[in-house]
Amino acid sequence: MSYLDELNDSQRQAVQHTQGPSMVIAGAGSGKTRVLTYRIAHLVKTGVDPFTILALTFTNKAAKEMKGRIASVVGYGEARNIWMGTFHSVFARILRSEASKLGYPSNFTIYDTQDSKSLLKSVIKEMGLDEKIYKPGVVYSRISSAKNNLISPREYMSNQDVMISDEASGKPRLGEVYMNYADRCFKAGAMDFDDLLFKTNVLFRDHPQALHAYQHKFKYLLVDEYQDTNYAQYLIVRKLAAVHENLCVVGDDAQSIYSFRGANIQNILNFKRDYPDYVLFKLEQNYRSTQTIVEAANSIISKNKDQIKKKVWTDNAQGESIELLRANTDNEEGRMVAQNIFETKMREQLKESQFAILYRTNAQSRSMEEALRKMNIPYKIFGGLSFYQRKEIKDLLAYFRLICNPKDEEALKRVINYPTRGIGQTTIDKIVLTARERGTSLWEVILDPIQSALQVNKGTASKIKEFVTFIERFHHSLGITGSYDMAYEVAQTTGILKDLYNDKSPEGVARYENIQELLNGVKDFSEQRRADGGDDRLDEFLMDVALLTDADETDENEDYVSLMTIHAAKGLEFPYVYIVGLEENLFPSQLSLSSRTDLEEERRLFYVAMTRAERRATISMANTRYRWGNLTYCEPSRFIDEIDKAYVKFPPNWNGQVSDMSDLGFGGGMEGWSSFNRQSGGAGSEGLNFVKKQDTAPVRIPIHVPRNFKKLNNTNDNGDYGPVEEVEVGMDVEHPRFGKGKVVKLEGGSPDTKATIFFPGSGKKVLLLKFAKLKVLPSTA
DNA sequence: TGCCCGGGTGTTTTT
DNA sequence: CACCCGGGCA
Repeated sequence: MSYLDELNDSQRQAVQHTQGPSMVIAGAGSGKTRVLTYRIAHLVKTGVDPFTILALTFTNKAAKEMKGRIASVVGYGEARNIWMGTFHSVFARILRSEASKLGYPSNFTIYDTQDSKSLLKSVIKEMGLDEKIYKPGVVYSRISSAKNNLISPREYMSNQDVMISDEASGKPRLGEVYMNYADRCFKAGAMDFDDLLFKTNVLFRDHPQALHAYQHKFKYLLVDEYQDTNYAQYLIVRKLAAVHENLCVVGDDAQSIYSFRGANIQNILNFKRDYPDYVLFKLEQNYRSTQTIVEAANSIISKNKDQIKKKVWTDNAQGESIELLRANTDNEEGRMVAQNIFETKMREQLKESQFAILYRTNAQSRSMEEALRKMNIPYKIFGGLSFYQRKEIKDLLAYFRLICNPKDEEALKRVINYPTRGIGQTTIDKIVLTARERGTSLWEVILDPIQSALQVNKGTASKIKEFVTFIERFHHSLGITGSYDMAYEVAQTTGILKDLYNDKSPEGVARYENIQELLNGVKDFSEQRRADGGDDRLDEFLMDVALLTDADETDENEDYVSLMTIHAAKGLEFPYVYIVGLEENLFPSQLSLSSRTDLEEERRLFYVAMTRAERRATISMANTRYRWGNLTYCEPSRFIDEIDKAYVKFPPNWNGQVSDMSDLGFGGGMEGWSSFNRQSGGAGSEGLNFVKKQDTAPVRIPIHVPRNFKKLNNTNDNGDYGPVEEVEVGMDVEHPRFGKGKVVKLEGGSPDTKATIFFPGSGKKVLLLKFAKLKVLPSTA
């Protein structure tokens, strides 16, 4: 039982108390993950069948890591059978097997936010409503929060308060939009993110025998990050745990940062009410951070009124002060941070992967990126547009989706005329209209246009027929053809592959590479499935794709500085953390200033950011910042003031608060920087000249690991065709497709550096370095 | 039907 | 500033 020796007293108690309801309040860095993993391992060790354990985590990555750690204690064979994953992925899986009870096909599509908004847009249009008033995004969040609170369209429309507030906001027909949207999703055999939780509740409410089965199946339940569960999630947990009541929830009220998506901190506070005989464990010793960081974080969070009393402490060394960097501009802020990272790295002989830059909004990544790029520091951005959201990927995936579920309306609209096959908007509108009149899916209309009385001319009709036959052919061979073979054939026969291949613009090359990457992902999946003896079907591949996120794919073999929002950093830790943009109206966000609870959530966010740091935390701000195009002046964030001064190292000119407007000049040795960065990507001559100067030095490309994806199959771990770090004019290189060639020209700033390469076999090609999988060959000279 | 251009608009945070 | 959308034109 050696693993028990690795725990402190309270951790061990939490691990060993397996029967009955319990709650673990785990301060930041207190070994929460360790408790969770050992608790599960302990269950298995003491004879509990892994199939009866359900562990709900906050990210897929957390589940994967935890599984790996459990496997090292109890072995892979046992660990793999534990039900573990995010709420969304676990219940998507359950919903698939119970789909027929809800009238859904088991291979229902999961709509991502883009799909949902696009569908909402057409619903709104078809209802003749003004898109300026019924903005899809706003409508989406309204519907989302309705679902998260388990309010069905019917209940929505019969709820007086809701109707009154919608009327007050000028959107009296929002309920109808909700109803039509839900109807269309259903007809398309699709669920959106929120449906995965909503429909699970419907399943458990309307099918007691199903609930009963799962209640008995899952004898042990664990929920991580319980403070961030919403009502729909709360109810699922409560129902599932009702029979055995072996429920262990783990969380930290001080780290509740997701109220905007319905997370309810009350869930933690109500635990006592729901399970009066629960046992409470508090983990208060922090093992992660220095004394300075822990105390500074405590001083911040103590400003919040709403909190469960606890005292996080540490035995760790005092450590370095929290340094405040103050810059004149956002770009200078980036430069100061990059410089600081560089110096620290050199001084302490560290790896890039030991650093993280955290920010409040995604938009802030830009100035950081530019600075890092200039200093040749490799970085990776998490979040933002993920791999699966790129147009070319969504297009090909839409084919896959349509083949697996032909009723998928959004997929059909996406590809019916891509690549162009002469079925234009007019025709699509007619199809949609006909489908609506007949109350069926678009697919059913085009499957039998005559029966549906679809009014199109002969030419169009035959083109539609051709398209239908094409999709049907693949649909019918789903059980026969393997996932990769089918995926490849689709990419091939639709002409997508060829189109992108022929597009030799850097963007085209990038898109081609992305498609290759997707195909390689399918190949990985296919091989994995065959090795495991499972079903190698394209619809199986598709199942979880919509639920994968950026954070799920990190590559430990690569070395880079991590850039992400604070939200995305939750649960992670880094030796050196930079929290940037500490300015009023940015952090805390201007949208939070009107209410105390919102402001307190911002403060918890700052607490989360600070407690990610192990050895040193650095904070920064800029006096001016470009915000949607124009220069704005910034005040230091109130949060700076809230850190106990004993732990902060202020800049020499720090006057306490309001920025001194007289020192806002761009001088002081910063020439070039602000003006260049401002015009980055544009045609500003000054900026371009500046880049050219850099070109004389070897261009080192930040390692941009394709998001979410494993390494390509055609690039192996030995570095063949790996992303190239340094390319110079005159170098001999090898390209996976074009073969050997010579670099003749480099242009543009990293990471968009384009290389002109002469390939004896295929002529001159202009390639984007970050995407071209080049291998540098030994010099022939 | 498809491409290009200009105007309007928008920023929290994510499964 | 950057993206999306709609209108105008080939």
